[in-house]
Order: sequence, then C-alpha cells, then structure tokens
Amino acid sequence: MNWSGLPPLNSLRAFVAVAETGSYIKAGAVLNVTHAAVGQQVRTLEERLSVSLVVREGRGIRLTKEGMALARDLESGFSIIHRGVENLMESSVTHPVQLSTSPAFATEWLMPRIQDFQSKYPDIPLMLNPTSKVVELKPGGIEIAIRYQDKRKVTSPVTPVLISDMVVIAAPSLIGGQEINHPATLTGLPWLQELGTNEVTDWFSHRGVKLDRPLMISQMPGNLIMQAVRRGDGVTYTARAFFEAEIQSGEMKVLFSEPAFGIYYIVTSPGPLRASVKVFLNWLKEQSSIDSSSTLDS
Amino acid sequence: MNWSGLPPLNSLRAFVAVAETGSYIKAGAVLNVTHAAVGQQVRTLEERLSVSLVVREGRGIRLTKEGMALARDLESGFSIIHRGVENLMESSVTHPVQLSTSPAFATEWLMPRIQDFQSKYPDIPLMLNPTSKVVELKPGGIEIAIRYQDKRKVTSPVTPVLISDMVVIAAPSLIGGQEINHPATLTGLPWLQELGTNEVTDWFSHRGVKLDRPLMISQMPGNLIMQAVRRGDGVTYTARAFFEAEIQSGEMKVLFSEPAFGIYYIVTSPGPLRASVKVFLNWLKEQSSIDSSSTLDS
DNA sequence: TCTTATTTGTAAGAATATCTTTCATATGAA
DNA sequence: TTCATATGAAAGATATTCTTACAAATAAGA
Repeated sequence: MNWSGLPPLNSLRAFVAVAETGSYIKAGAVLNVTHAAVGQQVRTLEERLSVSLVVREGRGIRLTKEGMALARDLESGFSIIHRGVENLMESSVTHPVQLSTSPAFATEWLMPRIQDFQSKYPDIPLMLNPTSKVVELKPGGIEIAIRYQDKRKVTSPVTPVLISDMVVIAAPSLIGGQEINHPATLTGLPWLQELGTNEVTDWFSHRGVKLDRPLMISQMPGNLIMQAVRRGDGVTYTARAFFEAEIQSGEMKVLFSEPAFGIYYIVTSPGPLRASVKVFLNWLKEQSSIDSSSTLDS
Repeated sequence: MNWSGLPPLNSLRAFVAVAETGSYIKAGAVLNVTHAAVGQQVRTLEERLSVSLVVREGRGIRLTKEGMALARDLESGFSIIHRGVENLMESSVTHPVQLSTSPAFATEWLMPRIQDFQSKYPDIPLMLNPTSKVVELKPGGIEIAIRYQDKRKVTSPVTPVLISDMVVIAAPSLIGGQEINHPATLTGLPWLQELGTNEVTDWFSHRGVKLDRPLMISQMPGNLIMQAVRRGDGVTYTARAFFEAEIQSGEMKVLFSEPAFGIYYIVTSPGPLRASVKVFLNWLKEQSSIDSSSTLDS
C-alpha cells in the first residue's frame, strides 16, 4: 500500500459523513464535532485532491459528480473496515475467559462461587484450567491465573483474592485420641500433597523439624486431596478458608495454624485485557472483598 | 455508518503498515514517522479494542490470530479507499481544461498561441467555449474565463492577460481618401459589432458624440467581425493587439485610439483548481508576459 | 561467554493537527 | 423586509501525534 498517496484519513471520513447526511451540521452531529470542523476537513480534502467535491447550493450543499464517485468508493472501503473491526469485537466477546488456578483453589473456592458469576453474566463463557503447573500467560492463551505464595515470598505488591491462615488439618477420625503438641508428632502420619509441589517438607523445615526418616506422602491433584482429607485418609497443609465450615462444625480439626500466611493473588496476561476478562476480574475482586468483610464480621 | 464504533483511523493505518511490513521500523519508514510513533498508535488501537494484535517475538514482532484477521479486512478496506482516490485523480487529470473566452479573443489572441501550449503539454486537453456571453464559473463547468473590461470599470485587482490600446479600425479600402478628424465623421460608416454588446454606441458616447440618427451596425460573432473588417466590410472597435501586424504593414488603419484602455483578465472558478488547470493558468501568464516584454521592446 | 548490532518499549516534551467559538454571508420562507 | 437556517472564515484553545532519548531484550558473531 502506498500510504503517501492517500489524503488524511480524517478528512476522508468527514467527507463520507457529509455525503451520507447531505449536510455539514448533520455530519458534525454524527462525528461529534461542530459543522465548522467538518467544513475545514472537507476543504482540506478538496485542496489536497485539487478537486471540488462539495458545492454550495442555496442554503445547503450538493456533491459534485466527482464527489459522488469518491463518496461511493470511500463508503464501501470504510464499511469493510468497519465490518472488520466489528468481527473482531464480536469474536472477542464470545471467546471464553481463559482462567488457570490450582485444582484445590478451583474446587474449594472458585467452584462454589462460579454460579454467581454465571448468573450475573450469562453471556461470558469461562474456560477453567485447573493445574498445579505455573502456566505462562500470553495473548491468545491463558488470560488470568490465580497463584499461591506464602507471605514471606511476596515482594512486589499483588492483587490478592484470598488471604488465609495456612493450616495443617486432618479429620478427627485420623487423629483419634492422639495428643498433637509439636510438629514432629506429625511425621508418623500419612500426608497428602499436591502433585509436583514440596509443601509438606517445606512446612516441616519452616517449623524447624529435622526429618530423620522419610515421610509417607501421597501425591495427588488438589481437589482429590480435599476429598481424601475429609475422608480421613491423611493430613495435609492447606488454606484454612477451604475448610472453614468443617472446622466450625468440628468435622475437621486444625493441628497447626499460621495466621494470614497464604496468599492467593491474581496475575493477568500482558497487553490489553478483553472487556469480558475485565468483567471477570471485577467479579473476582468483589467476591474477594465479600470474603474479607464476612471474615471481619465473624 | 456508525463512526463512533470505529477506532482512530490513524491507528488502523499504522497497524496495517505494521502487518504489511512485519516491523515497526519498516512501518515507520513507509508512513514517514519513527518506530516509536507506530508503536504508540498500535498500542492505542489495542487498548481501544481491548485485544492484543501484535506480540513481541524475539527481537521482532508477530501478529496474533486476531491481528491477522483484522489486518486482512483493513487492508482490503484501505485498498478500496486508495483505489477510489486514484480513480478520482486519474479522471481529474484527463478531464479537459474548460475555458471560455470571447470569439474575438479566441481567434485573434488564443488560437495563434494554443499550439505552443499543446506542444508543451500534450497530455492536457483543452475545451474552448468561444462566446460573448458571460458564463458562470462553477465546479464541474467552465473553470477559466478570460473577460474584458475597460480600465475605467476595473476596481478590484485582477490578473490581466492582455492590456491593449483600444482602437477604431478599418481597412484603408473602406476609408478611401476620406479625412477622419473627429469621431462624428464615423457615424456614416458601416459598423461591425459583437453579438449582444453595445460597444459601438458606448464608444460614441464615451467620445461625446450625440447620435442624431441610427448607426448602421451589423451584429455578428467576434471572429467573423475580424474577417469582415479585414475585407473592408466595415469599421469596428476592438483591441489593437488583434491587428498589430496589419497595422504595422499598413493593411489596416487605426482611426482612433485609446491607450491601454482594454483589459482582458483571467477569472477562475471558485474552489480548488485542478492541477491541469493550474498548468494552463501558468502558461497563460507566461504568454501574457512574453507579450508585454515584446511590446516594451518595440 | 561476552560484546555488538538490531529491534521493540517507554516517557517527556515538542510539533502539528484538529476543534470550538464567534461572527459573517447567503438563501428561502413567512 | 425580516427571520430562521445553513454554510464560510479566522483566531485561539485543545488534543493528538510525533520525535527524542534512553531502556530492555535478543540473536549473531568474536
């Protein structure tokens, strides 16, 4: 394309608006400018092309023969451009919001709330990718991820979704009558740990326990851990928020707790976010603040 | 057309240039701006559309899927616009220059010179409209007229083509041995006058002659008058320049003369002038100045 | 591995384009 | 004529767009 041959695009647009409306004032209204601005643009175009496009007629205007021919071409060109942009927006709207979280967070925090989102925004489809892997956020791929870090590791300011006590938790049936006074007491119990992580050994070292024999650790996806722990199959280290109800009711027992230690925060892909992604983000923050306030209430 | 839905046209153009060249630097070169300007425009577009169109890849860039789709549509839209503008310019170039002069001026001044124009600019066709009527200059119609006024009536500054003595002139054969001392002497001769004008009676009243009986006036187109006067069919009032050669050679005789009294000047249609019209105008002025200088020489 | 050349990314201020305001001019209708 | 309506023109205000200057990332070559 030889761009140097084209007159200023804004003047072409102004001229098309004049051709469509048949009036500078109406064209100005369509373009959200004054009649004078439209007139200047058209004059610029005429001078640039050295052709009269619009002539005054009585108290209105009329297009010249050349003006009509040009307007016809420009209209079809602009309408193709317009359609191209609209296609893009269209596909962008119906394209699902691509979200990645850990399996545990997905089942314990997100799933119970997701119905609320879908009832509020039935037109925005969601695509959830529950994985403990840290997936790369890039345009065209995952757009939002909710990541976990303990508070010691958070350096730059982040947007948290959930700040929770981190607890070592088990079903009372597993513990039985045992006295649990010290972390070291737990080395003999069966542990459940998220696939591909080292949460459990990290916790022991954080608590200063030196492991002299190997732990019994079953690795599995986070959502399965939650079920298994509830069944009494083992102990795990997780966010208190995921078991709040069971803790209250006594169905689950907290063995150790680190206050406000775990932070689930939002990460978004670089570049501009689609409108539907922004809507989801706002909803996420809203849910998060409801959480916090209800926590304050209790 | 709903213009409010369209992103800034300049940002669309920048994006197309990037899509075509595959690089900000090259796109900048094509658009005669810096790479930074292009980058800013593309970013503006992405933000406006809330879609990533271009992603960085290594030390270059790559279009996203959406970017490619949009670029395709935009390119076709812009190329239609481009073609529309080119069609217009094309037709504007080949369209003949529309010129109106009086028949006398056309035959006596313009025709002898027109060959020079056509040899210099063979691609610019001329359409000559020789008429004594004052035709309206309007876009799409006559673009240049050469008009006559005597110097008393010229008020606003004009662009003259020819400033000439105005003479009452006749062939020696018509006069014979008669002594012509006073304008009144001429009332008995046959006069030739441009159709639709009053030059002759105007001249008599200008010279203070009260006409007590009707003049013998034959009305005819200016070019025929010139021939008829040369044949000796009558007297006429015209520009000396039209008969310069015959006066020098004694073939025609000047009876009365008013120095630098007649002014032929250029009028152009309102609005912008086409390139070919401007070329013709420049040629006209050039011819005019050659005239003046040769007059000064003599 | 370290440098170098190349390209994109960012931000501040300069340059340019665009718009509004105001008044003037032209025209058709009452 | 006078009024209502529309375009035209010019000056100053506003907004956009661009350049400059530097930073960051990366691939190729020493």
